[in-house]
Amino acid sequence: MGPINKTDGIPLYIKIRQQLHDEIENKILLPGQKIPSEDELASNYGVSRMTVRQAIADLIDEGLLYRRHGVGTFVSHSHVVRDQSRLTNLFEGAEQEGVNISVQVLIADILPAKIKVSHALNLAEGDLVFHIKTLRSTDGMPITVHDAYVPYKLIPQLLQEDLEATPLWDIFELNGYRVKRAVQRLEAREADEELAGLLSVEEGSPIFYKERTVYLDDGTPIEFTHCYNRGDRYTLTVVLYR
Amino acid sequence: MGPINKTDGIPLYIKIRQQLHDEIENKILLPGQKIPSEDELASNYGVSRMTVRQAIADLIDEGLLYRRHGVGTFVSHSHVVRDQSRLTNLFEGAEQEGVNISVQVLIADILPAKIKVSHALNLAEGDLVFHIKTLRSTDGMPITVHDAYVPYKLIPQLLQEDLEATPLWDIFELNGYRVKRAVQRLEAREADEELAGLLSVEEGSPIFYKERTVYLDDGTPIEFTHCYNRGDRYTLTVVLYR
DNA sequence: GAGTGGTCTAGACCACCCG
DNA sequence: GGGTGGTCTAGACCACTCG
Repeated sequence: MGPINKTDGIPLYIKIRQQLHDEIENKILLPGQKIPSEDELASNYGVSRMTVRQAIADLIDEGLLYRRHGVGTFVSHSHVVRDQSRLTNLFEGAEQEGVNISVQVLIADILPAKIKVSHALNLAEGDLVFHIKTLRSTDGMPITVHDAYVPYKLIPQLLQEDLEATPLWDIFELNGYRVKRAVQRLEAREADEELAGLLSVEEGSPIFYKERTVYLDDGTPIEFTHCYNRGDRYTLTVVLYR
Repeated sequence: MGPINKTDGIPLYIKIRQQLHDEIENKILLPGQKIPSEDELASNYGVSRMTVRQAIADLIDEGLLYRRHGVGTFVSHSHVVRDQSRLTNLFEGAEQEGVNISVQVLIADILPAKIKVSHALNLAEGDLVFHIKTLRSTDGMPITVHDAYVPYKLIPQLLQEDLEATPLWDIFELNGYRVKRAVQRLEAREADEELAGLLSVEEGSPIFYKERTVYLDDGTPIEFTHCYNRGDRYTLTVVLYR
């Protein structure tokens, strides 16, 4: 431990947070163990107590620590990895594990939004949207069909991008739009004839249907997508709180 | 606005938070609109700026506000209701909307944990667990089958409770265990013969399968459940961040 | 340069929990 | 009573954005 270098421009609470994070990761602080009190940490690091609290608050948010009033601050037992359900993971559902996914664009055009899409994207009915239909496969095995809708006015040049090589969210990012959160509605369905063909399954096979709306940090919806996933090759993990 | 009553024991930042919350709810502050600066709020309410920041931090966490460094703090456009995906909702999936759900207990016994359950609940194989299998219906229409497992040692008297009348989490709460978060794994499957019978569907019908582990705030797992939901009567909504 | 949020201090008093 | 976290103050300086 010991005082902290205060002259390198990195906020103190971030350095303290990282140090505690490392100590938990490296089992120097063990699950269930009490960490030093806020006063103690403040004096050890040579900072004020409010600064320590800011670091601790972040780690509590991450699920690594929890507090008990009048008792102390402790390391959580099972660090339910919050990253499991972060958007980066949701982004391509299954692809995080080094599985390489290929994307085939089936449709990419511009059309007036119908009622459901316009409502999801907070547009007027008839406002122009991109419709991008893709088939994603792992090792040549199709796993999912996406129908994505994006407001035309947000990225008019969208179709000039290489949609098979560049994830949609990377394109958003390049245009200054940072995705913040997504709302997903999930269902189990049966494959209809078209889906069965695209996904190489029997008609009537289980389909993991996912409908999602993606938002920027100011709450603007930027994408609405229907996802049809092969039930036998796709699972989704989410974490819910409180 | 104006200064705040500082003598009623309610923390100032909570009262400021509620006031801002109300103003957003009641459209006094409109989506996209800039709220007063932190300095301004501090002086209006007669508190320090750190106190105002605490109130604002909570509202940002809720998704009602967002900040832009050097610019200001703004009301989000679409308040993706975070409550949609809070545990209270997940708790009974569909029941939040005033739909009344009846619960029928099919099995309630104690047995040694098999490998998968013991792993999920952080127990040794063979440690005792409750197994509670229930069928839930809305208006006499079966929608879901649960196989819930709870460590025996946490609530030895669990079977003395009225499991059909009292939600499991209420029983936890009564025993001093506050549920904090859940990890869910979701799949689309087909109904096997037993499930088809219980849920009154054809064999092979789509089933929304959900496997979840529920944790207390110190990270202790308290419940592991397999849920088999009728695909045509069950949807799940979740919100993911960052 | 003016205004805003981001970080930080060095204290203070209170509420809670435990032995 | 002693230790802990919960709340709060009255300042300070910095970093960012915009006109």
